[in-house]
Amino acid sequence: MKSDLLTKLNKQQLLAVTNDSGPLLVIAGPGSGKTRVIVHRVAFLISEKQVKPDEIMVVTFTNKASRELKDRLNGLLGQYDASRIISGTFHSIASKMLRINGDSIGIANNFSIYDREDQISIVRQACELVEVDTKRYNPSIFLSIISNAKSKMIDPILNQATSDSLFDKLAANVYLEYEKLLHDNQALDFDDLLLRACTLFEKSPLVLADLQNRIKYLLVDEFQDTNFVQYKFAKQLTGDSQNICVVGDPDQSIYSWRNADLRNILNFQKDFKNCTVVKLVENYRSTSNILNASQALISQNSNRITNDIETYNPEGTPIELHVAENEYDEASIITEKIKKLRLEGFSYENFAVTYRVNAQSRAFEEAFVRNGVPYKLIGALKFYQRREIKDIIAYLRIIQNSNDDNSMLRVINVPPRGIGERTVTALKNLANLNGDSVCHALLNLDETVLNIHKNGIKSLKNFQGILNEVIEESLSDHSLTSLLDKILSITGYREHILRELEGSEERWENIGELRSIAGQFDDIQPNEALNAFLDQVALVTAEDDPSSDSNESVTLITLHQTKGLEFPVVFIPGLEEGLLPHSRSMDSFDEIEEERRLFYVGITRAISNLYLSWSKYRTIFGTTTRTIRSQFVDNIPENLLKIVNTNKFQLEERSFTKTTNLFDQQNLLPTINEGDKVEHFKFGKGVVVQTIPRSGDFEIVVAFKVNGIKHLLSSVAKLKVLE
DNA sequence: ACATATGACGTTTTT
DNA sequence: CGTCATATGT
Ligand SMILES: Nc1ncnc2c1ncn2[C@@H]1O[C@H](COP(=O)(O)OP(=O)(O)OP(=O)(O)O)[C@@H](O)[C@H]1O
Repeated sequence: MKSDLLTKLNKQQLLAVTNDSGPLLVIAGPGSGKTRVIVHRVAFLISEKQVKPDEIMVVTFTNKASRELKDRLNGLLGQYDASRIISGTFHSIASKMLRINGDSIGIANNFSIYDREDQISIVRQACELVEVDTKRYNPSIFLSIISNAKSKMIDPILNQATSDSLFDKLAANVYLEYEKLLHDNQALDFDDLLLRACTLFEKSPLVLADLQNRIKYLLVDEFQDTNFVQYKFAKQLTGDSQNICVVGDPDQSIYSWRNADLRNILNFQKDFKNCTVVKLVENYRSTSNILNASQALISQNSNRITNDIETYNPEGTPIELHVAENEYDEASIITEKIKKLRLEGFSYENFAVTYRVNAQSRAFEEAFVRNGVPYKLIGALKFYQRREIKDIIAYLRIIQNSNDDNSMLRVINVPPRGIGERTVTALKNLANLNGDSVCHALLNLDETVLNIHKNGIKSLKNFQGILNEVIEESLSDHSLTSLLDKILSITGYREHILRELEGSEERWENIGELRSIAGQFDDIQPNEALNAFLDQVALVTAEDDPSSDSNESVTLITLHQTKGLEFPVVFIPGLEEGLLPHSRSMDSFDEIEEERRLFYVGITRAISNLYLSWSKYRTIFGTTTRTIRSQFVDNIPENLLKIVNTNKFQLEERSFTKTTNLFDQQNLLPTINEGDKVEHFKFGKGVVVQTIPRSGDFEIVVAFKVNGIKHLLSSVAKLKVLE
């Protein structure tokens, strides 16, 4: 066993695995065995250093990665129970801590966790309360401002005091009200889970000390995509032992839009001055063709930290670049390729089609269905955000947390039971008057105070009865499944669904699926089962989706979600300006570079075959437009690319190299000079600090008030000069 | 109160 | 193009 543990590692990996005390930073490129280091390090600590599994915490990027880690550990060390290590995403670990210890900072253990949809609904309510017109301002803008503030630990009250512009003040008010509403609903959003866990550590030194005592070793995978709060969380947990090991690759940082902050890596080296830094330099995954292409691509980025990486793997087959007429053509080219390669010995699960936006999956699904190619779609419309699932979850949440008005109001009339808008408002007002939740208001209903039609009262009484029965069932010692069944039967949800014209069968099947997932919690205490089940539901990461179970099928997946995965054959379609890089991420060099990293992550997933493609025409929002080949294709040396044009009409496409001057002509703006005050629709106001000529264009460096320094291209950025 | 029609609006990426 | 929230009719 010991041999297995240490022989399958190279010298640097060995160093990282056996360096068993003090802080450790592993920075290394793709396929260099970072994940392997984590697995073996944990195995080493357990089997050679007598560390108990439950003294080790490993933070992974997805829940699936956690499960795989445990599986691999169990394979490596038979006699220890690796499933006892503490492992999960930051969010799921924090949530568990709050359920256990949250009461010491005033968080009841039955809090609800709000997902994006719930959050939007709360933002809407907040807007209404502070009289912000949601038609003028999109609620999701506020949501991203709030999330950004939270992941930088900006307090809403402080925030309100320091904001000056009109919009900032508006946003600050919405933020404050949003917090109040979450509190009323006894709910936490994703950012709260991390934030409150940190507060818990600060406010309850005893809790923290206890955790620090128990957790002897902390490991964090994909460290390049952690945000400020997550890093703080990890730092706090580490305590004096400083046995913290973080592993990452700055070149694979692709979640800055979710507030991930690369500075964490730099700060780590400052915060842990004595940290050991290990760099891995060999790629074990890809052919040298693929690796060389990836290195050429990423070398275009500035301010890189990761060292270059090399491989002793064979050259492999050439990377192909296919030009398609439109997205359907593109899908059939790829389908044909899959069929052909399968005859050469690949099986369906060896293939992944990796794209920039979920909408791209459609053409592939259609082509695959037509050709009988089995596939699994990762992510897209997630199981748990389907309407029918969310309805049932809402019922469960009401049982879990009767203060969850948002869930209560979601299903108060689902299925329709005669409780209309007027009745709901009356009930809501009554609840407000008594400073009570809607659920309590209903359960303790005094109908004489409500001046509504008697039919309304009757409907409310009816629903009161329903709720009471469900509550009674939840208080019995029956399983979660029987609670679910009770909800389904007493509300008549099945009939409600089957009444619908479209997709009703599928909807009911989904409920069946939910029921069987709930069944997995039947052997836990019913009381805890509900919390555990709802936590899992709220914190699922894409690949836990039940629809992605099937093996022996081609994977359809966004580039973001391919992080950490590998496939023998990878297709990257849609290499067009506006798609990759995406049009919404072309406003600054930073954004373009992150898009480039995304492409880089995609390329480096491939083990042996890589197929790139783009379509000359693509239909977006129903309109078909001529496209331009992605600038990133030009970053890959020609000698590594085999250009394949299967088209019947073979026109000279070669003239479309480089970003064409589509914008340049009309946009020769009144020249922007250093010192000018400018406004950008996204980054806000700022001052031009530098202008640098760039082949017929200008790079403009702007110091934005809120967003800091950005490098913009004058032809692309919509800069307004302010007087 | 509820079902259907209409129009605005939007898509990166997700814990 | 499709979804969703709001407006309209029954
Ligand atoms: N020392 C080694 N000898 C042989 N194969 C190795 C070694 N280390 C890792 N590998 C293999 O290389 C591949 C990539 O390893 P791993 O997933 O750990 O890399 P990674 O650095 O986490 O990659 P990425 O950052 O791209 O997700 C895996 O298939 C792994 O089994």
